[in-house]
Amino acid sequence: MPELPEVETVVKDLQSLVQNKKITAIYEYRKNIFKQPLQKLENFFLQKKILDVFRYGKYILFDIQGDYFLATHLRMTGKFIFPAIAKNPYYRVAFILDNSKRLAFHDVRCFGTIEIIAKKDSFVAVKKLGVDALKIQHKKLFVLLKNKKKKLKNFLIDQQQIAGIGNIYACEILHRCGLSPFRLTNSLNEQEVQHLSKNIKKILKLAIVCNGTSISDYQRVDNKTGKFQNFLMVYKKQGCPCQTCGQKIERKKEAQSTFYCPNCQKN
DNA sequence: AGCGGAACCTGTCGGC
DNA sequence: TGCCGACAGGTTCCGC
Repeated sequence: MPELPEVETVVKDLQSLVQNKKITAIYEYRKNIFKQPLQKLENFFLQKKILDVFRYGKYILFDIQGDYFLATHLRMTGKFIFPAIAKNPYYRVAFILDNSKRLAFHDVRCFGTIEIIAKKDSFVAVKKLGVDALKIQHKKLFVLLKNKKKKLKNFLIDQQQIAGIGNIYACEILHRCGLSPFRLTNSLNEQEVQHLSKNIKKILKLAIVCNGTSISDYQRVDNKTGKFQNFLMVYKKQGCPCQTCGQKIERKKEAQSTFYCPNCQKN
C-alpha cells in the first residue's frame, strides 16, 4: 500500500495517539509478522514507554525506552488501528498500552514486517537505504544518476538509491517533469536533474498535505482516507486523455506497472 | 550492472 | 452463478 506520504501520515497519526504510552502486553495472532520471537519483544519492550514515532523512507520506527527500536514496514496492505476495539480476522499482532487500549497491526496479505533494531546500529545501513526522498539535494541526485545507467523509473523506486518513492509517485513525478520513465539515468543534464529533484519534493509534499493516496487499501489509523488520488495525472489512468496535452495515457508492464503520457514524456 | 520473473499471501474484480 | 486469470501501492532472491 503505502509510499512515503502515506507512511508520513500514519506516523503523524500515531504520534498523537501512542506517544508516552507504556506497552503492557504484546500479542501475536499470526506468525512471521514479528521477525524475532515474541519472547524477545516482550523482554525488550514490556513496561517500556514509547518515546516517539518517526519515519525513514517507507519504514515506521517506534523509539522505545531502552536500547532498541521497533521498525515496521507496511508493505502492501499493512495498517495500524487504534484503538482497536472490535474483533477482526486481519489483526496480526497487537500492543496493549497502559491506558488499556489496543494498538493493532492489520494486514490482509501478511507481507508487513515488525522487527527489533538495535539503536547502536545504523538503521539506514542495516536496511541499505538511500537518502530519504524528502531530503534529496539536486547535486547529490545528479551524482547518483550519473553513476548509474538504468531506466529512470527503475531508479526512482529503488530504495537503495532514494528511500520512500514507490510506483504511484514515481509515475506522477516523471509525468510532472515531462521525463520518460525509460530514459537512462546518466542521460539527464543538470537542468533536468534540478527539475526532477524539485518535483520529487513538491509532489511528495503535496501528497502529504493530502494525507496520501487512497486507492484500494490505504487508510489512516482512524480509518479516514487520503485525498491525493484526486490529483493523479497518470497512475491508473491508461486510456484517459493526458490533462496536459490530450493524448491517451499508456500503461506498460515494466518496472511494476508504468503509466505515462507518450507525448509529454518523450524519450 | 540491471532487468524480468517468481515468491511471499489474500482478496477483489472483470470476462466468459 | 461460477470459475479463472489478472491484478494490487513492496521487497527480496534468482537467473539471464
